[in-house]
This record gives sequence, C-alpha cells and structure tokens, in this order.
Amino acid sequence: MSTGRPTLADVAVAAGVSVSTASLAFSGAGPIAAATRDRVLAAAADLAYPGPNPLGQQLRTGRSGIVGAIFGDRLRRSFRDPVSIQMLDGLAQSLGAHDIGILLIPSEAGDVPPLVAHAAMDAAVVVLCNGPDDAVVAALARRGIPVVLVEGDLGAPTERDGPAGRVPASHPTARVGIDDRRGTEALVRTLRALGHERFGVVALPFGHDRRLGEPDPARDPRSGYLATRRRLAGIADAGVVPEIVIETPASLVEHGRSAGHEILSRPDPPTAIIALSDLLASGVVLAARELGLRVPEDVSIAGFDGLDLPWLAPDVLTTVRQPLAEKGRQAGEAAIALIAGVPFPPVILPVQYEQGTTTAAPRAASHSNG
Amino acid sequence: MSTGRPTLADVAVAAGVSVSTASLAFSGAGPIAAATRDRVLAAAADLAYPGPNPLGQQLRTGRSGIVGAIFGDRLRRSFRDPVSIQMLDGLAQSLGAHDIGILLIPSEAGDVPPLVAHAAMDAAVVVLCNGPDDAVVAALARRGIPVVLVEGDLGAPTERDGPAGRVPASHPTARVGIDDRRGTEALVRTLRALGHERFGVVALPFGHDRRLGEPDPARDPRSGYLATRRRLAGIADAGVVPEIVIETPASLVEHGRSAGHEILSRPDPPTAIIALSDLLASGVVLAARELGLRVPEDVSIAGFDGLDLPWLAPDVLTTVRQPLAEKGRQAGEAAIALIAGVPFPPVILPVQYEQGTTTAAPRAASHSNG
DNA sequence: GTCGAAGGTCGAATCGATTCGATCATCGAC
DNA sequence: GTCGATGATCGAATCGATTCGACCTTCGAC
Repeated sequence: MSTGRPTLADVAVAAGVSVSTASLAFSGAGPIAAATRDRVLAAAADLAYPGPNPLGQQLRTGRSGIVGAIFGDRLRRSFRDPVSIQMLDGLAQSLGAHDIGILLIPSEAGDVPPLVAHAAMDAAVVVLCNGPDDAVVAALARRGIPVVLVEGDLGAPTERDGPAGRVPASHPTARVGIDDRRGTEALVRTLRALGHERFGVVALPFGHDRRLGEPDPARDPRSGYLATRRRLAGIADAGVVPEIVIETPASLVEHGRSAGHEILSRPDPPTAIIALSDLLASGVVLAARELGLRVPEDVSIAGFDGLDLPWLAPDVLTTVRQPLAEKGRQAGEAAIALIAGVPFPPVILPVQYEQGTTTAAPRAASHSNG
Repeated sequence: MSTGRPTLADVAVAAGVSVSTASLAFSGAGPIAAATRDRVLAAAADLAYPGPNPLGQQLRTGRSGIVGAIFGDRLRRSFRDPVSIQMLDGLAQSLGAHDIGILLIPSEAGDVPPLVAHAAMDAAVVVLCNGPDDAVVAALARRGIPVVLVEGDLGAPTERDGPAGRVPASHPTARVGIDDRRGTEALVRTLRALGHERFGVVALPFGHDRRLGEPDPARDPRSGYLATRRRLAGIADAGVVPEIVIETPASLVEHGRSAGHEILSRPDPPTAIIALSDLLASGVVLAARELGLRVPEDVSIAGFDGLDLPWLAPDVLTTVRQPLAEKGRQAGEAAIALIAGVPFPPVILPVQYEQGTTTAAPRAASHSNG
C-alpha cells in the first residue's frame, strides 16, 4: 500500500524480501544475514517506517506491555500522599527496566472503572485493597489478569466471595506489604517504656466511606482498609487501649490538624498521640503548636511511614519507617513474575522504629492526673 | 476452540450465530434483534467470556485507548510537586470521561524512554517541554502520534529541528499553558507599588541540567524550560532587575529553603523575594523564620501556583494562582480532539494575583539602606 | 399479487505483526 | 561426486476482533 502509514509489508517490498524476513530484521529473533538486515533497515529508513506497529505485535504475542496501577481514590487525593508517590516511583523502576508501562487507573469509592473492565493489561497492581471483598479484584480475575495486591490482604490466599463474583483460589495473585502491625507495636512499646499510659490515636481511613471523627462501632469489621486495621492491631498488641480514636477521611496534613485539635482541646488530653501516618502526625504537631503546647514536653507525637518533612523543622518526627520505594519495586517484580507464569511468594517487608524529637517521657504532672 | 480462554468465535458457535453477529451483540454498532443479542450474551456468560479482547479491537480499530503522559523527570521528583498532581488529576478527569487511559512515562534528563518509542498510544501529553528542541517530541512525531504540549512552547507552530530529527509543521500538535508572564508581572508591579525596589528571585530549574545556585550566564538561552523563562520575563516586564537570582534543581520546599538562606544571609538582603513556585516560596518562608526574620515585616515573600499549604499556618502565601486542574482538563480535551483529527487551537489560561499575609510594604529602614 | 424498503444475519476481507515448518542454496567432509 | 548439515529465506497460518457488502426474510403499500 502506498496509502497511509507504511507497514512491515511495505518495507519488505521495498527491500525485496518477504514479510517474515523483514520481521526478523527488526526483532532479531531467528537467523538473518547481516547484509539482508541492513537492506531492510535501509528500506525502512527510506520509507520513514517508525518500527513495527505495537498493536500488531500485541495481538500476535498476546502481551500489551502494560501493567495497570489501580488506586482506591481520585488521583488528586492519592497523590498528595508521598507514600503513594514513592511506591509508584519504585514500581516505575522495576517495570521500566523491562520496558513495561504503567497504566494509571483511579477508582473512586469502590466502583469498578471501565478501564479495569476493558483496558489491555498484562497484570494489575491494586494499591489500596478494600479487604477480602473487592469488586475491582474480582473484575480483574474474571478477565484472567494477574493481580498484585499491595497493602491488601497479606494472609494466605483463599477462595473469596466478592460482590462482583468469586475469585478462584487458582487465580494468579501476589501480595506485597509491610509489617505494619509489628511497627506500631514497637512504637507503642517504646512510648510505654518512656512512661506513657494514656494514648490518643489518629487513624487512617477505615474504608471507602471516609469520614472524620470517632469511628462508628457498628461498622462491619470484616471490610475496610487492611493497613489501617493492622496498624491498630499493633497498638493493641502492645497492650494499649487508646482513650480516643479519631478516624480521618484521608492521610493529609489538614485532617491530622483537625483531629489533633479535637484530641488536644479536650480536658486532660492523652500524653501521647499516635498517628497512623506521618502526614497525619505532622498535622497533629501543627495543632499542638497552635494550641501553645510544646512538643514533646507537653505531648508526644509519633507517626508512621518515615517521610521527609522539611517544613516541620526544627522538629523531626518520631516514626516507623517503611521501605516505600522497595515496596513498589517488589510489586513490579511480582507483576513481572506473574506475567511470566511464575508464582511469586508473598513479601512482607520489615519496618523500623525511628526516634525523632517529637516524643519524650511525659511530664510528671500529667502522669499524676491520670 | 475449547482450549485457552474463550474468544468471540467460541461465543458465536455456542449461540449458534456468526462471529459478526456476536460482535454486534457486544458493540451495539449495527442492527441486531433483541432476542439474538440476549442469546449471544447468555452464551457468553455461559462460557465465562470476559468480553471482547481489547488487543483484537485495538488492532482492528487502530486505537489503543491510551494517551501517554510524559514527565520530564523521575516520578518521585515530579510527583512531589502538587502542581503535577493536580494537572494529572484534571487530565484523568477529561480522559476518563472518554474511557481513555493514561500511560505514565517518566523521562529522565532529556533522553527518549523506550516507551515513547514503542508503546501503543493514540496521543501524548508532554508535560515539561524542554524548549523548541525536544527529542521526545521528535520521536513522537516520527511515529505520527499527536502531541499536546503543556507548559511548553506557546508560540505559533513552526518547523523545528530537534536533535532526533525534524518535526514537520503539519504534525498534529496542541498547546496548553498559562499566562505566566503576565502573572509574575502583575505580582511584581503590586510589590513595587508597595514600595519595594530591591528584589531577589528563587527560580525554577532552567533546564534538564539542574543545579542550585546563581545561574550560569553562559547557558544557551534558546534551550531550557519555557515556563521558567516566561516567569522571569514577566519580572523584567515589570521593570525589575533582581539583585540576585538563585536557580534551584526542582520545585521543592527544601530547595526553596536553601535558596532562602543563601539570599537572606547576605548583608543587606533584598526586601522582597519572588519565588517562581509556591513550594519554593514556602521554603523561603521557613528560611526566614529560621533566621529570625519576620514575614512580611522584615521581608516580603511571594510565590506562584496557588497551592494549598496548610502547614505554613498562620501565614498565607501571597501568590499567583493558576488553574491547575483546568490545565489538565484542557490538555485532555486537546488530546481527544487531536485523536479525532480535529485541530485544537492553543489555550492560554489566565492566572490571578492573590494577596496573602506574606507581603507588605518594606520597612522604612530597609528602604534608606538601599 | 408484486414490488420495494427495511431490518437482520452472515461471509469474507482486513488490521499489522509473529512464527512454524518447508524450501533452497551453500559448503565441508568423506 | 554425493550426502548431510547448516544457515538464510519464504509462505502461510494465526492472534481476535470489526466492518463492509451481499443476501435473505418480512412486512407494508399500491
């Protein structure tokens, strides 16, 4: 065809070879004489042929070279959190090394976006998984697309009933997460060793129904974000029942600030506040400052994640550091393994307590107040 | 075929119709009897057919349903900037409404990533364009992929020589940007009206060779990020020659802080500091606080973008607000138009000066010092 | 009763590549 | 000189859908 953009067939004709030989010249798969290859390449340059059409390759090979990244919220909210970003950066690293692209799929409040149902992808990374039942995961399973669950259910794979259907246990799935539970446990134990006895907690969202305030006790404990539940469980593991828990609609500074005000404005507030993310914790620090409270003299504040928060200076947050980029990298490796048909054993990355300047022993006065 | 995943042909056989009819049942393009459609759909459900394979559709229709978003830096750095995020969010909105996915392509320091050269996409949005010569744009043009330049060259389209080849003027291209130049001009005029005469500038990166410090005067003025150049030009338009300009390697708080220290530690520093982004400006505010300077009494500080920076409280940054999400939305509309073969006229969105608490008239003493 | 139009279905071509098996030529070895 | 092996090239099938034109039926109108 002389019309339209040139195809491999056009190049083959121009070079005086067959289509199969021309294909070999580009892919290098199979024996080909150097002279022939050069001739084909020259003809291609002549025709301004931009290389094999990816659509043709994809249909033939059955691979799209794309991995979907599905976030449990609008991009604006997800990506204001450096946690998602650093993970995504790690993901881009490991996938990029294999020339695999990332298809960005925002998924609001538990619905199944059309892209999940229809877009071409070789695997999907689901970032904030909504507990054992997840319509998105079910939809992917139905399409036979391998799934990597990040910060989702880290337990053993089982047959699950999702709202959109059953996810068979045989469906290729991998799990990547961190040891959140041990993280908050270590954090709280350290605070108890310092002498703290009365704790407040500023929690991450419990589930897709995001709200600010004390959590609804009537909520189904089987659903909701698992990372939140694990971090709370770690606090319980350390033998602490918080005096007050405030749930936030998103891991953002302003929500931490609101929650901080709510907790610290009470009469006789707790001596230590544990926020389940650094962004929330830094909001609590701001609230404390605004209320004229000294940190850590009047109140100890700790976070989770290990972010770099230069604007909190001179304070440095006490936190539990998690390997964010590594988590993304592992998720990428998992996706690559699943695409190749190789099972990928669950990964649980370690976290590490990191002492900052925002925690210290409680004041004696506050202690006698309890 | 009973082997492997079911195809449309399998469904057709099971439903006792031809493949073309089965196709009609799914696509709805063309007349089909309701009874027939139901029979096909029932057969599909029976076989657990997950709908038409996107790879087959894509080859046939020539559309991948994907738009590439190409960022001029690593994701980690790009996405720590809320500016990119909000734009991306707007982009996701307009593209998502057409069921078009976003392929994330990080592109470090001016190289051409393999995905740009080989991934399937119907159009590409290039976010930080490196002046009139851009290898990425050239590569896309060679492949015949329509390009939307955001914050790139806003001038008239011309034939350009890129390092990787020529971009023909006929190549489908759209431009979306903001009126940065007028923005900084208005800002500086306001500051002059307040009485400021001596200015410092904390600039965005000049180009891919990112560094911190006073800009190299030997640098080729024809290359580099155009947004930076336009915002600087706006300052000149207001009749101001800054006493000192500090270039930063990225729009991040910490770089603004370093630059702020550098400027404010000088003997007799300028009375007003203009940062070309809010993130940089907030870093300068932090530096001022650390140096014991009062804002705005001792020094006025202004930014650009109009971000929400809750942790800067009680200060509210004086800034120039740009419609970030709208910019992304327009870029999406532009991509959609170009894919449809419809030309998209250049869009230059207006910006608006916004008075905060970080600017005021200079102190009389400082004025007499000049 | 016949004709035309409209609606529904089907067959076959097509999108642009990859890949397997067959063919053919060349060359070295016996 | 013949045989076998090796390497290069080609033809044709295939991936999974869409879509155009042809065909057939049915129905209404004259």
